[in-house]
Amino acid sequence: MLLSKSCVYGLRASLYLASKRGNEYHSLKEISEELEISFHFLTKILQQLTADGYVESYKGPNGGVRLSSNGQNATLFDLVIAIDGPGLFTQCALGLPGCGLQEPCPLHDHWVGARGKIENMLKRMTLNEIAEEGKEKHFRLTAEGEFSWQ
Amino acid sequence: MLLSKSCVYGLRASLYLASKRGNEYHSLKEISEELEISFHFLTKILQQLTADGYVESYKGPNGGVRLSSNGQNATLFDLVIAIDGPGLFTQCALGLPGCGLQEPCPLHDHWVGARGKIENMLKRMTLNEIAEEGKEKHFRLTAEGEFSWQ
DNA sequence: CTTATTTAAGACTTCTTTGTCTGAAATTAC
DNA sequence: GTAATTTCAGACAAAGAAGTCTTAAATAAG
Ligand code: FES
Ligand code: FES
Repeated sequence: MLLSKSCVYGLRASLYLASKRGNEYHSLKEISEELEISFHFLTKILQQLTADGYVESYKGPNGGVRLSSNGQNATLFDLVIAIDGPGLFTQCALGLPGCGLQEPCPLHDHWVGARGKIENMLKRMTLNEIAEEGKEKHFRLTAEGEFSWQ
Repeated sequence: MLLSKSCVYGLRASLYLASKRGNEYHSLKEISEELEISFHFLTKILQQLTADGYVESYKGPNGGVRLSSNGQNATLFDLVIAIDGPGLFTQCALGLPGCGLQEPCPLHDHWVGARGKIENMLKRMTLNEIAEEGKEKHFRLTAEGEFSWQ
């Protein structure tokens, strides 16, 4: 798979938070139920994003998580780097070391192009901007699309 | 990672075979040493390609494996499908079910483009054609590039 | 202060991928 | 035939990813 499951869950949860107006906290229970993601697993992923400063958390009743201003202006690329690391954007398609530094493998020129396209796709908009777009276009964040950008 | 390790090993071994003139058999020991891939692991991968008709094998002294005519005219795409399955070319970037059938996720339009670019990269040449190209351009198939297309 | 709610932290289990090992079957050379 | 070489088949082990569970810490409400 292109992205790990942790990463996909992290992106979807971040987009969920971006879709919510105001800056209230949303509980992990709510998010995990809405997006149908294992509660404890999601907890660990969002803890990572909190550590990286994309998400702010608050404990106690009515607590939860929300995007920091950093998070609102982050791109999906930033989140992928935070969760999966930079490998996807630097590594050789054939797994050889030193892509771009040593002699190219047979796929190099083409893979650099495709890889760049993926990078652009993830870099082109901030979470806030994607959320705006989502309100117009009714993008799907869940299997059955029961989630709405309101 | 884009492709599994099994898949990458399978592609590299197939390109190795394509680089060899004539239709002699090459032993798995030779291939695994040249390409620095675990012998037993490579064995299993090539057994799969044999079962799928891309590779022919012969037992006994001076035995080994070689590309079938199907294999020589196969593309890397064919081999990826055989080893990793079609998931990379059909699945949603956010892991949602029914990509292309249900409402699109926020990445869909862009992912379809990038995915197509990857597909084209893998489909554009047969193993034989890549081997020809490799002889001109000295592509790398190993970490240090000690392999030569001769 | 007590209780309920919520995130934080980390141990633990399960599943998949990756890699290793052993023995059987086919083939060749002597 | 016997021994050596090679693929075939499948059990097994190690490592990583994915998912579960328990306890602790912070906060709010009564
Ligand atoms: S060397 Fe293989 S993709 Fe760059
Ligand atoms: S629905 Fe997500 S990429 Fe197609």
